Amino acid sequence: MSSNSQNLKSIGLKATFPRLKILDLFQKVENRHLTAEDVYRLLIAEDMDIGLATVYRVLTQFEQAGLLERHYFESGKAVFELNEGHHHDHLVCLQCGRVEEFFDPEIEERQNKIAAERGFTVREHALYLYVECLKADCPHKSASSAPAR
Amino acid sequence: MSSNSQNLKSIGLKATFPRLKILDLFQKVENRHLTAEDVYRLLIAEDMDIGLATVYRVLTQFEQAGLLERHYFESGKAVFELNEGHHHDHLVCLQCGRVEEFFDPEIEERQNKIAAERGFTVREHALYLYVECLKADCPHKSASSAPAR
DNA sequence: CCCCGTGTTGAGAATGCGCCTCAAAAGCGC
DNA sequence: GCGCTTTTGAGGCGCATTCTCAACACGGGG
Repeated sequence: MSSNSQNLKSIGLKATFPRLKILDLFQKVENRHLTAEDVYRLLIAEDMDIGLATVYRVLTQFEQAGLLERHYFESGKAVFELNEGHHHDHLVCLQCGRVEEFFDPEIEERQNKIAAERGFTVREHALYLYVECLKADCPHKSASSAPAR
Repeated sequence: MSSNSQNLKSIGLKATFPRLKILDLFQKVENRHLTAEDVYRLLIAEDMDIGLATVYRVLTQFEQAGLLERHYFESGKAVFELNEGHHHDHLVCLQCGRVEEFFDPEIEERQNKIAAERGFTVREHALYLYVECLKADCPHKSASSAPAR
């Protein structure tokens, strides 16, 4: 039915029910950034019978296949997001846990320059800004997941 | 004997043997970046009788007192380093695990700007470059601790 | 369209890092 | 030195993640 079934096969994974559901979830959920626990809870909430171990296993497989990216926000649980090709960095609100994405060509360029000056090539990088909202009405919108951190 | 004894008292901590030893260790070790496990092993190797719990406790106290900084390199264990006032970011060699430090005012500035544009103030940030050595003779120098990561 | 072999799943146990508990021991003001 | 308070060491606990293993599902071949 879905092209996701083909997507999975093309990366050498059987199109099983849990895998399809997890991929679907990432494609339709509003909050792009989910922990393994989030994924588990959301699927259970859809009356699916799935184990946490499967969620972890599938997330790792998807990461290795390049479908998802895994991020380690400050201390604690890993967060996954759909890999849609365009690289970006993250900004995490310390108050409400909200995550925003940004991309700054100048920062990227400086990074490469710094590494090159020391005789290295950047293979990957992690840039996280932990911020506080200036506005008094910081939207403590209870996202699908509890505030990170 | 040491001024460290005074340092500790001035931040409201008794000058106990374990605390003095841990502080000494960070001041004299060549590899600035140590995990709790590293600290534990190094002290045991010096025939000191210390518990891992104490190491964790003291490291956390030192972090809160501003003597040490805690970093979360990619996934896994936290790494501590002496806080000597001058902020910097890190570059980690994927081959030998070596860690170098750098500071780029332009990147710092861009970060603040990006956050400000979105109505946030940067409280703290994490920037790690995971790099590969260009030179064929990448010095896989076995530092006191096993390669991070 | 069913059968079988291999890949996958779910449950619970296991791991690893870090923190907590508690009785024994060590600082330190007097 | 005395005693009160803080700290220590050992082991246990908690959380996130991974492993183990028997039961089960996918999907190619007949």
